[in-house]
Amino acid sequence: MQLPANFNEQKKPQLFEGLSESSLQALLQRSVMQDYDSGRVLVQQGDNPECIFLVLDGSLKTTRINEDGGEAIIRMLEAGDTCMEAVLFMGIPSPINVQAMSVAKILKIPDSVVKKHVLEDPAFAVNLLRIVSRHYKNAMHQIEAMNIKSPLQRVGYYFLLKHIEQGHENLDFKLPFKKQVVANYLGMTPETFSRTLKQMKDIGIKVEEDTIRMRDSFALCHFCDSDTASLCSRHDQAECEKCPLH
Amino acid sequence: MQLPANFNEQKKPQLFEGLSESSLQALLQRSVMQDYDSGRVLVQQGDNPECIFLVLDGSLKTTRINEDGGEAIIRMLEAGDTCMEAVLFMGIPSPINVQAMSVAKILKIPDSVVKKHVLEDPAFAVNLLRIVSRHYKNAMHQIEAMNIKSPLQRVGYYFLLKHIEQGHENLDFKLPFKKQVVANYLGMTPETFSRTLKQMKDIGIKVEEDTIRMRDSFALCHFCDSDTASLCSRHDQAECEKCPLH
DNA sequence: CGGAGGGTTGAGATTCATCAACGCGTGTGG
DNA sequence: CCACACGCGTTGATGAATCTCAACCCTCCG
Repeated sequence: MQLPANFNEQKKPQLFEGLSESSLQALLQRSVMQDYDSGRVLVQQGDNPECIFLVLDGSLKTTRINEDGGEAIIRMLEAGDTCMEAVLFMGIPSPINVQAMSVAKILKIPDSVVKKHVLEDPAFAVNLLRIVSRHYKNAMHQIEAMNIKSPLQRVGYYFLLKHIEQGHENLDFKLPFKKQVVANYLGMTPETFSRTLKQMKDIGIKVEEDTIRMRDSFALCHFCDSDTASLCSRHDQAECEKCPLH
Repeated sequence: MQLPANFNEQKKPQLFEGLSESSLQALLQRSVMQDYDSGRVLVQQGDNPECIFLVLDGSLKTTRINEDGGEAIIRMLEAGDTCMEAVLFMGIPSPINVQAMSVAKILKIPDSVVKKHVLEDPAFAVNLLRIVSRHYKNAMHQIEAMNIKSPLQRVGYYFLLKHIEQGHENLDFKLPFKKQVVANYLGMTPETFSRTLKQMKDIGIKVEEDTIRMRDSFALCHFCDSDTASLCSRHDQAECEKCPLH
């Protein structure tokens, strides 16, 4: 298995965090790297899971599709993210599709390797637990969002997360995916998403193409909740009066 | 730790499945059993997770609550179910509330015990992975349901799951929770839920109090998907023409 | 008897999805 | 070089569907 030259320079994926060198090598030696074209389907609902996918470059989405052809986006993955770990342990055919959203370079770790390694290296098991737990947390947010939040709140909360991810100091940040995709992820139509973006101008958030510009760094505080506040670098300061932690 | 007399007669909770006797004892010796009144709040959003809860008797719900007071039910737990395992591994304050929906007998396994035991017994780690993965699967279903399914389809799918859970042969099954609670879980108001139940009569599903009576055992097949079909005892037979596996 | 909680029913308001059209940038082929 | 089609995003008009609010019935219980 030949890893890309810059592999060690990138931020280490959570999957490998804290593993001993020998443990890491044992995994990598049994893995395969593969390139996919944009739009390529890697897994379909009903397939038996064969491996974990680790995104080295590009982006994937995981979705569910119902009979009527409607598609619900579960996750959108970028470099360093993994998918199918959870499915592996469900013991059932895959409930999700995995599809490339761009050309993508993927590391595939076979099912059997993962299941064996979990029993041999507890650190690896804990990494998997953390990853699946995080997925579950995000899923809970999505459920909450669609149950009780208005479109404006949904978009605002999503923006807040992206704002924090991309550096708290910047007043600008970028949408990492096409608007259609984000709209679906947030459970609304592209039209509704577009109209919602216009509403956001009124609260000081301009949208130019795929760049979001905030008037000030508190513009998104309305949308904060206790989960997210703990990620906020200013949450212990008095600056943000709206902060739910105060 | 004194377990209830009938502990070993009940179906073993997934948490303990396949554990050696010594491993199980190590866990139980460090756990506490406790009774709670109906309505009692065990964990609030923002609390630091202190233990895993295993329901021995009664029922709990896990929820998220937003500033407006709206409540989204994430899960409803009965005997044998656990919660907070995932939260323990998120490494953040709890994103969810846990509340008793009835008088409840709960086994509490402290945070530190779980985290230590995971490193010592891989079988326990795998159990946790399976449990969290299953939660995640259910969460994905909930997301799909709210994204692309009509109320009728949501209720139908929920009924189908309960029907299978409570025995495929019976044409009757019971709602395990109050209608209000089920309605919220399915992301709709009690009113809409009530009206939807009336619609279901047209497709051969009568509702009397909290008992659901199906005209025939295929009445719910409309609502099946590939995930659920694999749980169906008849899925490889030709009986159900609507089965998505055919 | 009276009150509380759960469930149902009805009428009205709101909101979002749908459908259709358009603008714009890009790529392609004559 | 231009005509054209295509994908993406936006805008407007329309309609369907669900939430909201209100009243009501029922059972349980003090």
